[in-house]
Amino acid sequence: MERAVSDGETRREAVTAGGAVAQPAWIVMGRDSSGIIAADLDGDGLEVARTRVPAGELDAWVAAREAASGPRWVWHDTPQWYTALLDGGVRVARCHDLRLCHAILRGSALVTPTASVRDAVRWDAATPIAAESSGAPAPTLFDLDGGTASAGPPDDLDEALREFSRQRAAIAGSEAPSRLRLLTAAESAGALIAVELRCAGLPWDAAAHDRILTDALGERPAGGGQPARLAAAAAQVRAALGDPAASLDSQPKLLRSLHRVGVLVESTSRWELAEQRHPVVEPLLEYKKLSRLLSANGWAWLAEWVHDGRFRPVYVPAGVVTGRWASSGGGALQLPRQLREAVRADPGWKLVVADVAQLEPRVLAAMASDTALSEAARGRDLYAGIVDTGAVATRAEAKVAILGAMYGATTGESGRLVPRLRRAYPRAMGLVDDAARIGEDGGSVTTWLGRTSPPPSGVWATAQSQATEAEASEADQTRARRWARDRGRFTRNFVVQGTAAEWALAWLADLRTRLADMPPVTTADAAPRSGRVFATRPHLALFLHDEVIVHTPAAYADEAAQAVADAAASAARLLFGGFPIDFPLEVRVVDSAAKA
DNA sequence: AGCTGGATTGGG
DNA sequence: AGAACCCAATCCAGCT
Repeated sequence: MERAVSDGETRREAVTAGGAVAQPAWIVMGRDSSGIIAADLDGDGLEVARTRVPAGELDAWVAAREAASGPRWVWHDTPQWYTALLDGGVRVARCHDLRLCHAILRGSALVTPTASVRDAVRWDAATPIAAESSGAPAPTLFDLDGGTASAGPPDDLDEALREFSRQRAAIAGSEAPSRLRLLTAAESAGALIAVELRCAGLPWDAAAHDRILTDALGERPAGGGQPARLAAAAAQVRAALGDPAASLDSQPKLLRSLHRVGVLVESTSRWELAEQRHPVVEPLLEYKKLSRLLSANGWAWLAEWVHDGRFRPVYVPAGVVTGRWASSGGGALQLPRQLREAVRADPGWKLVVADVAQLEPRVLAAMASDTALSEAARGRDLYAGIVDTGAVATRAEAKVAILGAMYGATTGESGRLVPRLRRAYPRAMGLVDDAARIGEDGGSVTTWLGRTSPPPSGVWATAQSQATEAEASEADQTRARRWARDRGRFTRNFVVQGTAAEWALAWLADLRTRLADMPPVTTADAAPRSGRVFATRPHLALFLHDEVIVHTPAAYADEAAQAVADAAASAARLLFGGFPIDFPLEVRVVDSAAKA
């Protein structure tokens, strides 16, 4: 299956024979002009063998190397390698995603300013991805026409080896190698999980979805056009407006229609309309609700995004500056609660639905080593804990005060309550206040594991420096102050949201390993629509910032639920060591993800 | 025709 | 209810 393309024959033989020489710590994947090549690296990062992978045999070759030694696979872009492998039935345990890790290391304040990783410009390109909704594997994977080859990061083997070497040097020479090692490993695990989530899909009952739509909107009209209940709401609105031809889907036109009948709102938003007393309000709010459901998650969405009983969105790890995931297509991260009823386990399978209560303030307590706040958070509702210490009077006040502290509220009830938190939890509040001050001054802040906020834009910096000049106008200074405060709120939130995203990645990665280690069920109990790799074992089906859904054979449901909780405890230890902070989960084992 | 930005509503 | 942070998707208006 293997043949050498360069020197090092003898060492290659030793490696492939699995003999006395240590198994490779890493296998770097890449291509040259004639196909796929793999380079084995030892624990010091030295290349010990180079192997050409015969065309068409990648799946079998990777499966064999994975089984033999469990290396960490190094490649330029996980979706471009792993999508096809999973489709071929091959799962890998660990990888190093050069593109994602480059982005972290290049920006991290923990990395030496002169580190060569910062100058590797070809790795700064945005991801070329966004696979189509059809579920087809990325078509650009190994075709050689090279039409858009310059768009993404390079998958040339020598480029990959050089970049990996730069990244290892950047980590080793950084202020906190262990944190960056943890972060790059977690980020790479996330890259694997994002591809796996799409491959397995979220079990989706199209008939249940159709019932939700029909109940809310009315029967779907056969020849297009509006469903009955939506049309009825529209008719009521037009009657109340006294205009049978009124346009309801154009904000400017609707606004003019409203003004004509004396509803003097400044916008057509739900909040403002709700304050008005006019017969048009109720049917209009109903119309907007139904119209939204139809256009965002109606039958067209169902036809486009749900196939063969699975919703398969495209997840984009680190798609958000803070490190949170984004999604591209399908709106995976904004499924309305109304539709959760359509998330249904396959027959003989269960869903484990779990979310972390108040993840961000818990992370803040641990980051700041604020034992008063972590004590209030211990094993229960954090907001109730804050009330018990007497800092504020009610749970509602505690919630609005904590959110205000993390988001930078200065006005309203929240702004009034934040000073009381400062007295009760000076360390935690000091951490976010410091982050805000640094941001206002144009500086950058860094998460617990080392992801650094982007520097301010040139426009921002110019506005700040101009505002200090003698001839600066009042307006210049006002604008500069506002922009400074805006950026302060951003950096204030960045450290907390970004570290929470790191905790969630660690949780997810640990959970993924626990699930993979559970024994498979027989094919008789399989869920084949989850794909070859996941048909016979518990697998992740959804990840949403602080929530996961696991799809599991019913026989393993309790074990899977336990794994979710154990993984949370493990993530807490991994990030925060012995610091006493709890991350209590709400875990439900259910057939449908609808809120109980 | 295709892009951008605003408005709105869904998610955390 | 809002405010305050991070978003995506949709539709429309206004532009090139």
